[in-house]
Amino acid sequence: MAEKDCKQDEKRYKERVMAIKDAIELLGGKWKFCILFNLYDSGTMRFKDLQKNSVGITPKVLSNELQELEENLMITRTVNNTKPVTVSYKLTEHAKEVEPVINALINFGLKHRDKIQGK
Amino acid sequence: MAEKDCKQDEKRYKERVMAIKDAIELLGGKWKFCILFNLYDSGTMRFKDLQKNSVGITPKVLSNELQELEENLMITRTVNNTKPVTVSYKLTEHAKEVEPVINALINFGLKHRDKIQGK
DNA sequence: CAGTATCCAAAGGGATACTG
DNA sequence: CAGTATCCCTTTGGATACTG
Repeated sequence: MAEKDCKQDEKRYKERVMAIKDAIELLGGKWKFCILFNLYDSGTMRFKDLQKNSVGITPKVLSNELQELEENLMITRTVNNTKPVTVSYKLTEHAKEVEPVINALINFGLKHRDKIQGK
Repeated sequence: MAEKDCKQDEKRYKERVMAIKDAIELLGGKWKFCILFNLYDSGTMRFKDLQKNSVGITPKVLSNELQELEENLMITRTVNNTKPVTVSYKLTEHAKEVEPVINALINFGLKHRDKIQGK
């Protein structure tokens, strides 16, 4: 019985390690959290605005990231019937699950900066 | 006045984008969250155990990650007076601030897996 | 505006073998 | 046990220029 408990614990443990790995595979890299934060904060954004707000990203890289996010069903891409053409990006419902991660990340980042500067 | 508000908003906004970037610079890559989760969960761990629990990491890579985490004051490394020598790693107080991030990440990872499998 | 094309450097990360 | 040493490949991401 104790052994069974142990194995169940181990199973739960591995599940969580795998969950982390899954999440990182989806959200990893230098820019994805930043992009998702922008969308989370503003609702809908266009390519240019995302580029401006992400501070430093080039169009090629932004384009890549957006495609990956779209493939993973984290954002939707809508072409607007304007002239010239504009494109809107927004989060899917599913992507809203990352909000807690982003908030936690911001929190950590702010505290960490204080820590470093406080020295 | 409205303009001032706007600029303050923008300042707060950029601060948060920077916080995300800082956090990612520290915690980015394929393995760091996984390692920190292990330590967060177990308190103290040795090199070998970290390697085993991180499923797939090679000693070279683990060694790198641990050094980076130590430099950034996220973990401490202690050489134990045993024979043969063992080494213990544990989180610093400061690193405990990442707990919410890790939990949020796990949560997202689990939900995402459900979503994908549910199709 | 919203990208794509091309080129390229650097970093990340893995395999394998070895050491104190 | 706790790493280091080598080698090497792939991915990431940046610069720059161009297009519908």
